Parts: sequence; C-alpha cells; structure tokens
Amino acid sequence: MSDPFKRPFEPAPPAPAPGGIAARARGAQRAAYLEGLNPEQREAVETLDGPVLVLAGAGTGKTRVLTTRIAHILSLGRARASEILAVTFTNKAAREMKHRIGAMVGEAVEGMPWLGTFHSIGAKILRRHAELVNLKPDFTILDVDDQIRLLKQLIAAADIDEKRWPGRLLATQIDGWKNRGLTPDQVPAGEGAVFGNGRGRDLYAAYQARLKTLNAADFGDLLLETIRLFREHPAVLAQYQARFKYILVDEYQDTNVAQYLWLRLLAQRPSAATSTSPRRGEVDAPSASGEGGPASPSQTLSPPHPTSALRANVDLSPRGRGEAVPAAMPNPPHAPPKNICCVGDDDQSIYGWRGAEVDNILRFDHDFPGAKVIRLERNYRSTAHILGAASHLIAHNEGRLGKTLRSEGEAGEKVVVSSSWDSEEEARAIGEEIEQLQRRGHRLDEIAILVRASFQMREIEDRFVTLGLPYRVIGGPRFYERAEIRDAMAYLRLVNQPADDLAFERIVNVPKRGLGDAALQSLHDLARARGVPLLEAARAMSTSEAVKPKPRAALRDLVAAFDRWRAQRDTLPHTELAEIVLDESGYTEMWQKDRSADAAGRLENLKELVRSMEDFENLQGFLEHVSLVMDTDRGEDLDAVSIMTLHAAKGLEFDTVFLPGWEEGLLPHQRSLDENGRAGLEEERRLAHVGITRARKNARISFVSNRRIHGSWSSSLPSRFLDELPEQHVEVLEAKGGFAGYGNAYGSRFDTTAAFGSSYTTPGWRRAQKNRGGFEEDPHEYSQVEPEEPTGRMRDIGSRRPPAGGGNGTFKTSTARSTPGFAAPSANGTPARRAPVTIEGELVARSTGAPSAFATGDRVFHQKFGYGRVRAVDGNKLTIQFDKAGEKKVVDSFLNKA
DNA sequence: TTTCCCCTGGTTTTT
DNA sequence: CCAGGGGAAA
Repeated sequence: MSDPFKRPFEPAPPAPAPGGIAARARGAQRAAYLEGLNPEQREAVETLDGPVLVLAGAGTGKTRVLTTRIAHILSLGRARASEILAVTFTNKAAREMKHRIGAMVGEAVEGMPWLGTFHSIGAKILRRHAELVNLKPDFTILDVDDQIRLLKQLIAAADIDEKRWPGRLLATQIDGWKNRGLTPDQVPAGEGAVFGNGRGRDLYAAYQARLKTLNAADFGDLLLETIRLFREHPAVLAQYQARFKYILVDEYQDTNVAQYLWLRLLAQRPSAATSTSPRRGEVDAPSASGEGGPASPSQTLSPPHPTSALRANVDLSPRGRGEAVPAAMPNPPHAPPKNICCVGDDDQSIYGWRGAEVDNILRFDHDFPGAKVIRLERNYRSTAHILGAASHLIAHNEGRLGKTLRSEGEAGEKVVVSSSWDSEEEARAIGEEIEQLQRRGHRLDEIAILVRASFQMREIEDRFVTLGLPYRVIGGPRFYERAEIRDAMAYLRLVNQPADDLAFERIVNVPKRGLGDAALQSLHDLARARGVPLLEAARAMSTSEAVKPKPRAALRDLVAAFDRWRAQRDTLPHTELAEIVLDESGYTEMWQKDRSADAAGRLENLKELVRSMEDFENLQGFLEHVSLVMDTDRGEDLDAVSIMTLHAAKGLEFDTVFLPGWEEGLLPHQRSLDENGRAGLEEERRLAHVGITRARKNARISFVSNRRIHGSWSSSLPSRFLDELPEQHVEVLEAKGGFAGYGNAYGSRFDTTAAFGSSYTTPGWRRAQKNRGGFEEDPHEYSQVEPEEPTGRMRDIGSRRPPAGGGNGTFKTSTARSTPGFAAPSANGTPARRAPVTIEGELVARSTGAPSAFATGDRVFHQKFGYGRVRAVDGNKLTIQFDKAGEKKVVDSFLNKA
C-alpha cells in the first residue's frame, strides 16, 4: 500500500470508530498529504469532530486546508465521498476544489456528488423532491431576464404604474427577501408595503404562485424552497442529515441568511429530527414554524445578538435587518452539532450589499457551541511590506474577529503611492509603468489593475489600445448573460420544452417577425382562456381567420419550425440541431445583417455556444448545466494584463497589482457611505484590503486630483484609506503634476508631500467630511503650468486639453470588450515600444518602424470600434475613420482587414 | 410595428 | 457625458 490514494473513493471501508486501531494504523501511513502543512493548517485538517471555524486570512492556504481535510476524512475512512457535503459560492471554486482533491487523492473525484455551489446542490435536492414543493422534477431555472419579464406582467396586471415601480426593482427586492430566507408571508408588513403602494408583498406572493404554474424556480428558490422542503418534511430533512457526516463550507463570510438557515438545518443531528413534527429548536427561525403558518407579528424585531466571545469588537450590524437574523444554533445539549467546518475570512467580506451577513462568521461560536476556532495567519503570498500595509489598514475596522497576517517571505518593496492630475494621466502612468516592467521581463499576466468601479476601466483600456498593450477584462457580462446567448438558449429551451412560455416570449419576435406587443397580448389571452402554453395558443391562432394574414403567416411558420425541430430532436445530434435551429429561425442571419461593431463577436459567441454543447450528452443535460453554471472559463492563455474590479479579484493573486482611484467617494464609495454608514465604510475598507493583498511583490496605489463625474469635472480628495497605511511600509512618489494642494494634498503623515504646502493638513477622513463634492473647474487652466514629465520620455501636451473637448474617449464600448481579439500583438515578450509622442493629440513620432500591412483607403475591422476606413498610415499606427466610433488612431495589430 | 428621440440615472454581482 | 428604456411619431 505504498500509495493508498490511487485507490478510488468508493467503496469506502465502513467507517471505523474514531481513533480505532485500523484508523490509526492507516493514518500513520498516510500522513504524506499532511506534510508541508504548518501547525495551524494541520490542526484545521485534523480536527474532524464537532464544529470548526477556520479563519483564513488572505494567502494563508485556505483552499489547501479545505481540500486536504476532505482527503483526510476519506483516507481515514470516516466517511464515504458521497457522505461529505462541501459547498462553495462559485462554480469556479467548486471546480477548483474538485480538481485539487482529485490531484491529491486520485482520479475518483466524481465520487464527490455533493461538492458544489449552494445553488447547484439546492437544485439537486429540489429535483429529487420536487412534488413536495409543488414543482415537477424537470422544473426550469429562470434567468434574471425571465424573472423581470414575469414581474413586469404581474405589475401590469396589478394595475401599478410600471414607470414608478419598475420590474427590476421588485426583482431586487424579492431577491433580497429570498436571501434573507423570507417567504411572502414572512416579509415584515412594513417592508412588504414599500413597493408599489403597499403591494410589494402581494406581488411577491403572486410571483411565487406564478412560478409554480410555470413549473419554474428562480435562483433564490433553489435555497428557499429547499429550506421549506426541509421544514415541512422532516423525514426528508432527516434523510440528508443522516447522509452528510461531514459538512464543509468555503467563504463562510459570504453566506447570507438563507444559506445560513440551510446549513443550520443540515448541520443538526438527525436523531431528533426524524420525529414527524418540526423541532422545538426551530422556533427561533424567522418563521414561527415549518407548517407554513404566518410568522408572529411580534417577531419582526429580534433581540440583539448575544455578544460572541469570539468577537473582538462590537458588532456594527448595519443594515437594520436584525429581524431576519436567526438566533442561536438550536441544537439542544444532548444533540451536539455535527461535524461542520466553515472556512472564511471576515476581512474579505465584500458582498454585504447582496445579502451576505458578516455576522454569520462573527457569530459562529455562538451558533455552534463548542466550536473550535483556528486562525491561519501565516501568509505565503505577499512580501512583508505589502502585508504590513494591508494589516495596518484593516486594523481600522472594528467589526472583525482580528487576525494578524505574518509574512513568511522577505520584506520586498514598499507599497508605492502616487497621484495624477486626472484619470487619463493616471491611465497613462500605469501604461508606462507596465511597459517598463515588461521591458524588465515581467510577465503581463502577472499584472493586474484592480478598480473600484467598472467605469474606471474605460480610460485604462483606451490607453492600452493606443499603446498596443494586450489586456483582458475579467468579469463584465458573462458568456451566458449575453443577449445573443440567451436568445439562442431560449430557442433551445423551447425545442426541449414547448411549454416554456418565458422562452417563447423572449424569441417570438427575435428576429423581427412582425409579432409585437399586440400579437403577444392576444396570444396570452388565448393561452389563458384555453389553459395551454403560448406555443399552443400560437398554433391555434395561426389557423384562425380572426388574425390578420401577416401575423398569421408568421405564427404558422414559427409553429411549423418548432414542430420540425422537435421532431429532429431525437434523431439529430444536439449540436447539429442547434445549428439548424439558429439558421432556420433566421437568428444567425439577423446578426449577419447587423453591421454594428459587435455583431461579429456575437456570431462568434454563438459558434462558441454550439461548440460548448459538444461536452454534453444531450440537449437536456446541456440546458441544466447552463442554467446553473453561468460562467464559462474560456481561459485565454494570452499573456495579457488583467483589468477587473476589486470584487472580481477576490481569490486571485498577481506579482504586481495596480490600485487606481483611491479617492474619497470612489474607494470608500460615496453610496456605500451614504447607505450603510460605518458598516459601509468598513466594507469598503475590506475591499481596499482585498486589493492590496492580491499582490505578491508589488502594490501600486494611485489617486487623481480631478475626476469627471457624470460629465462634469470635480476635484477629488485622496482616500482616507491612504492615511491609514503605515508609513514604514509605504513609499510616496512625488506627484508629477505638481499642483500644490491637490495631487500632493493628501498624506498629512507623509513628509514627502508636506513641502508642497498643502492646504489640507487634517487627516483625510476629516477632510472628506467637509464640503464634499468640491468645486468644479477646468483643468485646462492649469495646463500651461504642467512641468515636463520626470522621465522625459514623453511630452503629452495633447492630454492637457480640456477633456470635455470631445474627440478622444467618445467611442462606444461594446460587449465585445471582454474578449479583445488581439491578433497576437507583437508586444508579446518583445521589448516594449516607447510610448508615442503626441502633441495636441496628433501623432508625430513613433518608435516602431515596421511598415504596416494596411494602406490608406482599406476597409478594416476593429474588435472594439467596429468597421472603418484607413485614413492615414504612419508605420504601425493608423488613423481610422470608424463608421460608428469616429476617427481614432489605432495600432495595426488591433485591426483586421474587412 | 418599428423607429427615433427624449429622459433618466449612473458601485460592486453570484447563482 | 452616454447608455438604456420608454413614449410618441411614421
């Protein structure tokens, strides 16, 4: 038994008693995977009994602990793979865990059927018992568009002004209620009355009823309905309680109330719950009982949570949602909680705004009495300077459990703080610096730019396009969220399931068939009158004399097409069927005719969709996958700089990280401050902390003095977080712009800037208190004062023109930007070209001499700007008159001949 | 029914 | 400033 892990998971030997001889004997031999763990990690892996909370700071080996723990459980024979419940938030995390466990234990990862996201596991359970919650096992999982369309109909039906009360808002509201585990009858009356003149709660109830009719569930239902299932059917619950011997939860700080309740139900011992009635302990949940009875009105406010011994500081619990937060873990003393292990980091809780309750993690030892808390504080990622800066910053938060990250590495370089006049200059500075790094051999895919808000990306992208610097935007509209993909999916759904009315509504008139609102309305009426799906109603109407000839023909063709496709469903391979559907429906043609910039990209996406179907056995399997897994990792192995939001960066790491836009109002985001006060501020601080801790070697923070907000310019103040960085770990670069009082205004604690005679000498946060919004001014006024850049490489007078002057930066962004189709830019690994010298926006010189393959007058296509014609050629720099985006100067590697 | 223009609002985003 | 949605004209 030299390598016991080559053995498949199942069948596992019967679970021996803890500490049994066999286990110990095996354990002694199998300690290989435990090697290389530090003592805390090892403790986290080996403490198998009872509740465990692992507080894992950034870069401390969280995933490793989780995966090793699973391997450990399996190898000790404590449980079979199918008896372990392991939940993550994202599919990506689930995939990664599967992968790593597989690497550690052998091939048989498929033997972990209960490793997945909360939602996918919820769906799995729900399908098994669908009848018990008034669904059929093949229920549809709604996407957001469907949801909103449905809500709009309900709002209209209730005769509520849809303008004042948009469907989207109600969707958000309902989502919020579901996140908090509230069924319609549990929504506090006051809150339920906010929407639509007191009708919010009724609409929610109507929506739920409608979902049942449609045999559909939305994302929230995957959790909430499972909870309801468990509450109303204790025998079912008991079955799962008995099955899951070990529960592991990743990113516990991100769990919302519904997820918490879900876990809590599963984490109870099965014994008591096998009885037919809900347990006493359940009473403290938001619902009075599991029997669907209304929550007692007196429950709208619960007492403040008992202070947790775990918690170092006072709770901030901000959002006034106390009523939704359940009280303690209900396990009576005789039934200790099961073996649940939650891993998380309260300092990385950045999703409060979408329902995550930091409180869940802060309260863990109270919820799970006798919990063992293990802190992982040894960071293997970042240098001491970076960690020092991050730790000191986050220490300003009060609502935290408290950890101190220690670096296991060298001191490295200090965190660099710099400033720019405006965001255009900031983008330029970043671009320049990256070129420099590139010249020194720094890989581009080890560089990331992390922004607070996505609008910040635009100028950076713009700059990179000009420089020919390859980049990729992470996040943004995901593949399956693109309109063309959803349309295609709707066609396929309807082929698969002719009763899918929401899919029908989506595509009746896409492409345009002359079937507008009027036609749809009469279809609805007929469908309702006869109690048939819309497609059937369409069939009836297509032969009815009452319908005008034109729409009648359109309906006839549509119905015939679906009949045809459905007949082909069982005879043709599903990929082929998909192609046929897309072509015969005229959908492909619609985009082919479309001359807009992103049409080509959309067609490409459709091809990609069909290609991705190959991985599935049949249409059914594919559709199930897509509704749950909304991301495709179309990993591009291009060496490119990553640009993303701070939120999207969680869990990632890079050698060098740029953090632009650290200004009051943007990094502590104004809205966060306004809406959530101190708790909001603390979440913003965690965001800043997440940003810094993404860096392994270099972190470069910057802020600007002037920012354009909604079109008009206003001066901005440096972020208060800058003042919270410890001096000894930070190097402040002198502002290049040199406008005393602005770029250098910040940093009362940094000598470097004092010489500039800042008028702001109070700490940044206090500065921010007074007179926010600043005053407006024209940066142009100062342009003459601008000294030459220290590098002397570039004199960019052009950028000093008032940015409002238009011309530059007025292009239309398209969704294609997340897949910039770089024609393998030559920048790859080659010595970076110098930045072009520009005067008044004119390109006068350029350092690459390579002649361009394009000539004046050529028709070209650009991924971002669309089609255009070459106006002028200057080496590899071309001036293009784009059809839509206007005149631009672009590097030729970004162009294709059209 | 479609198209065009006006109006509004404009962090973050998974499932 | 600028994108997306909704209402009014063609």
